[in-house]
Amino acid sequence: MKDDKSNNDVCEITVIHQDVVDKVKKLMPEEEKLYDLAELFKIFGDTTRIKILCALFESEMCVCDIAATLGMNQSAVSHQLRILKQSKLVKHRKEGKVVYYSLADDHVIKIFDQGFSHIEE
Amino acid sequence: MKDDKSNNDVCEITVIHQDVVDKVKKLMPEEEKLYDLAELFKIFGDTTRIKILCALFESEMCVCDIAATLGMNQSAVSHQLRILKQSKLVKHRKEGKVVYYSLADDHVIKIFDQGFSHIEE
DNA sequence: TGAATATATGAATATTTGTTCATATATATT
DNA sequence: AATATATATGAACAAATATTCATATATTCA
Repeated sequence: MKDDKSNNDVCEITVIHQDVVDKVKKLMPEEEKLYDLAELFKIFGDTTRIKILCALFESEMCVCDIAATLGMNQSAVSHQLRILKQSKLVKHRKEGKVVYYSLADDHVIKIFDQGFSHIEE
Repeated sequence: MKDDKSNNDVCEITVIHQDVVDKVKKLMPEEEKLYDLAELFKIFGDTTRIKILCALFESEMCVCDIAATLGMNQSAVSHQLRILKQSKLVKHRKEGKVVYYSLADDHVIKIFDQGFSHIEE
């Protein structure tokens, strides 16, 4: 059933199909890229940030309006906006004391759409 | 600069543009849907799970082969596979003692592609 | 210049979550 | 039936992270 070279031990891990392991290892994207990808999705993995992004789909908004829309305090929203800004998912412009946030590009919308189509099955 | 009805207080939150807040509140998807979406993206927000999914892009694999490919122990991989299974991102078939995992559908690939195209800018 | 206000941010706290370890379950083999 | 092995899983621990509170910064207006 198992061919000769398929039962090895690598760092105490049993390997059943060495050929598959070798092939997949070669084909996998580099570590750093996968890390960055996980970091990006982590941003979307929080209800508050999802809500902020959804709100910005509809309209450019200032911080206190976002807070009012979500029923959260200004500080919490501001902290999350900083994270969204760092990931280049939102951009902002300042008009006097008021800072207006909007979506940086339409990647966000595309990613959301794919997400929605998965959960709606 | 500010029109009359635009300076209210709702639950101690200052609102500058009541019209925008009202409009966006109406257009936002329902709470539960946004929660589910965040839950889905949370799954992708972990390097181990990203790696598992990437590995499964290339080939159906059993648990110990995945563990060997990622250089992780069997238990950690198994825990993560359970999460991926629960979210219907992977499916599995059993062949004797060995359980083979593969991608459930191609939503994952599409979501990944969008993610990659965002970080590669 | 001084008061008011919109936003940002550091620190503390509470919660969530990933990994490890030990062990249970299920299947195959002798 | 007993043993070996592939996988699953509960509990404990450690690390990451979201929110709150207090306060700082920046801008406007009087």
